[in-house]
Amino acid sequence: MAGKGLTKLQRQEALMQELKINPFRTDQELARKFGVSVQTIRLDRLSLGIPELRKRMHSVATQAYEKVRSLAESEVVGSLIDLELGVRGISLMRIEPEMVLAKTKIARGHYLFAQANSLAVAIIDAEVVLTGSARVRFKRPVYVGEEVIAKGVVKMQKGRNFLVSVYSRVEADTVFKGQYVVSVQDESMPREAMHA
Amino acid sequence: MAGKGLTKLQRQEALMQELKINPFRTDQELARKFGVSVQTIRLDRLSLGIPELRKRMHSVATQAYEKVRSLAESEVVGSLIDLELGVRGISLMRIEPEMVLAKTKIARGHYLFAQANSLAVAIIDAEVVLTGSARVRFKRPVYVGEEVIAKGVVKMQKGRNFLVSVYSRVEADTVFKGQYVVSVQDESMPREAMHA
DNA sequence: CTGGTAATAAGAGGAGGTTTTAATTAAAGG
DNA sequence: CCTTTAATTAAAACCTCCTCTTATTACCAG
Repeated sequence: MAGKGLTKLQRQEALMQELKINPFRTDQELARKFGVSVQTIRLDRLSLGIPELRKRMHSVATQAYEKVRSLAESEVVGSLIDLELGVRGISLMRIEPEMVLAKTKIARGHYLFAQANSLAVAIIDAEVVLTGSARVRFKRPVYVGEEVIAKGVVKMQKGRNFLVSVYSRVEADTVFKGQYVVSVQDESMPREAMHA
Repeated sequence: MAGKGLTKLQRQEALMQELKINPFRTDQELARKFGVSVQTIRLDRLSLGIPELRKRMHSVATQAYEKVRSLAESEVVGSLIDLELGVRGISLMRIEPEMVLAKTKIARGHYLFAQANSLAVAIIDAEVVLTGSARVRFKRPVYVGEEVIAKGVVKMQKGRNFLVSVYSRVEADTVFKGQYVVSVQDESMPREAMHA
């Protein structure tokens, strides 16, 4: 097995690391892996404040459950922090680790697109609003941890189509610009409609 | 307490329903909820083939873990089913329930955008490729369960910028068109770069 | 009354722990 | 060499949520 002949400190660090990667391990497995007794592992967990397998599973399960839920159920990407229906709106989105490319830590463009798109849709005051087309420009990369503030303004209305202009900034930098054409749908959902 | 005076069948259905909504319930809680003994709940689970709490937790935990993981780690939205580096590529994406608007079951536009965007980026043969700008058009809504096939072709190259054109279809219908300008980045990552 | 179908109960055992108390071992200091 | 200390291991009791098996009881229908 790996990692024999470690100091206590090294073992404890390795233990934390191991449980971060794979939280579903019993003390027994860990004991075997580190070549120490089960009790030692328990002492380590105790001094590191790491709960038992079942509690770890429970928290992973509920958290991940929530996360998948919220990913699934949030219709809006980013959080609306200001909204004047039919006129303008502001949305805030924090770049989380899962939004970035591993190599560069740069946010993938579609998150910025999504934030702006859902802002544009949210501003329009109707039951069903779909995106028809968009022109977007990415001005500079956005990195993990940065907060993107998107401001959207309705520029024009032609019948059931609206032109919404969105500017996204990180502090003083403009990072994204987009023009979205969105349209209000009938209740009777025609199939030749447009997109959400 | 809810649900006393139910028949066995009704109770078992209610039980399944309950565990679908909240898988983290002990037999005891369930017994109290349905006003029967713990053993009855166990018999019900047995006959319904529902595993015990710990196994339910374990499966939810690992599945959700995988899901969050894969959401985080898949750099590509959709799966590349054909790729000729620097020339063209094809990507397939199935519309899953979590991709659609609850009300209309129409896929949110940014998924189509993301599929096309990551296809465009994947076609370009370089370490780091970021999206500079895009023009997209949503031709018709896409619904849950539909499979979107995106075809991307490099139309032009000017220095380190590429114009990639992407058409997405569901069977015979064109559902999406996009023109992406993507650019290859230096290893020395200049800050005034563009977007992923 | 007598079956069959619930439902409940009772007992033993296992997995994966917790807590507490005690014993062993190894290295280190005087 | 002897003693102290830190690190480790062990042992005994108890906990929660189960499983699996073997009764016992309650009813409703034929």
